[in-house]
Amino acid sequence: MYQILIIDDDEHIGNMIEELLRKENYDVLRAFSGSEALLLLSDKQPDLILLDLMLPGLSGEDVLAKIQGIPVIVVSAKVDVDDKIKLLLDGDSDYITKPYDTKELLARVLVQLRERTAATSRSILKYDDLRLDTQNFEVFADEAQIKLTKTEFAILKLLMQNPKQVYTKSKILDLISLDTPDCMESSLKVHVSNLRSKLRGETGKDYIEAVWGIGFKMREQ
Amino acid sequence: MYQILIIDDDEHIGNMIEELLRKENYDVLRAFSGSEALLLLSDKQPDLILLDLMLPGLSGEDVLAKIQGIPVIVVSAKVDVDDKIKLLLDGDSDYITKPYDTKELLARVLVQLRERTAATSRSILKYDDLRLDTQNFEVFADEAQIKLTKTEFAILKLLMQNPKQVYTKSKILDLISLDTPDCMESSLKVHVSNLRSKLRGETGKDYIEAVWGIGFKMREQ
DNA sequence: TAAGAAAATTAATCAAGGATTAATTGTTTT
DNA sequence: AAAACAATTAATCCTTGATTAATTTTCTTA
Repeated sequence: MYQILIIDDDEHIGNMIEELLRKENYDVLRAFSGSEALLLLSDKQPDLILLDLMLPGLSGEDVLAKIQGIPVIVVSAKVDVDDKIKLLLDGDSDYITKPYDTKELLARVLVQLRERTAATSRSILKYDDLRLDTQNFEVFADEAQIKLTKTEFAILKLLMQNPKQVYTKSKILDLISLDTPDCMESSLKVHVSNLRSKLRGETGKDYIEAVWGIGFKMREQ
Repeated sequence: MYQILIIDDDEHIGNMIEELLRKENYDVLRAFSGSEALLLLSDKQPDLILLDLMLPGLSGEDVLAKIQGIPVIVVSAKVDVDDKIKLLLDGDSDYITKPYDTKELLARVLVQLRERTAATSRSILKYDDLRLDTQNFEVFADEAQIKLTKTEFAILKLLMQNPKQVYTKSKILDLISLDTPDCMESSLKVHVSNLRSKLRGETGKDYIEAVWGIGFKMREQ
């Protein structure tokens, strides 16, 4: 079971996040100030830290600088996170700006924890003649490579992860929001259309099926 | 019997909702301010809360933050619900904007209560040779897939959830109104007819039985 | 009163039009 | 180069009204 430390001086928000995480079966630790967090960290070693930068006393930046070897998701009210902060975030860490919704937060938590256990596991998704390399962002049809944009790749990756599942448009937007934060429902259709035509150009098949009034899924071959 | 708490300062609207819910056999509690609600919650633990955000004194947001472990349907006059609020809504909760109609409200109430008890997120309903996958919106007769429209699917799903139960036409409309909000009783017959012929085309059987003057149910096989 | 015929109600099917949603294409913006 | 946006075309679905069939109720009359 994963243990997550929430560092946030706002008790309300902290409570909500705690409950959210507990519902997902995470073990939660709390700290309400930077110094309390550091004290706690000398004793425990959580798997992930959620850090609000707006802290009284010891600043969030200071805390961040002191944390070693534990992935951190920085939660900030500032729209643009300081470059200084970005420097402090090593490869294992991430940041998210308020307001964010619970889904996005949980998605990022999952990503951090997964990446930690699965390390640099490079998974290659296969579907019929398609091969998708999550590590190198490459897609092949048999031996021919198909050049996809970031958004197209994210959509195809999602659909290929669960080929039988139907994803609603809003669900797709939620789940690819990490890779393409600004994509809207109106443009999603266009991305799907472009993705289809690229796949069709190489394979002659239409791999993506529309489910009327609901969303998209991989077409059974 | 489910107990539902209505938190709304407008007595008229509250009365309407209360009567609506009582007719559906729910047990109703009332609170007219945020503080009254919190007081009441220290004593009772309803199964669901309907919360109007426009409250005097203690704001709806404050109340929401204090509610723990009870699903909430937020009723808001604002068309766009604040991101702040969305953050506070965990997976068990929902929001609905005014003006809404009673059917929609009841449908959402049902969804919340059901999801709490039955956790019907990814179930596969079976009836004789039929298999219905609620997750992927697919129906199979033995191995052959039967393509249904959204409305037909919603009707079949409902009937298969309680195969022995007779559903009146208006009840069916109520219960599928989340999936197909605009379906009227006149067209429901046609949907049933089309659904029957699709099932018959694949199986040779007539799975839906009309109960004269009342409604429909699954036919015993 | 009981049987059968007519009327009324409810159900089922069909086909056409309108409405909704999806897909594509082209243009503008970043 | 990629994504967002706008506009058009295409596909599918839903509703409606007309028609036919099934069932119940009412009415008639022996």
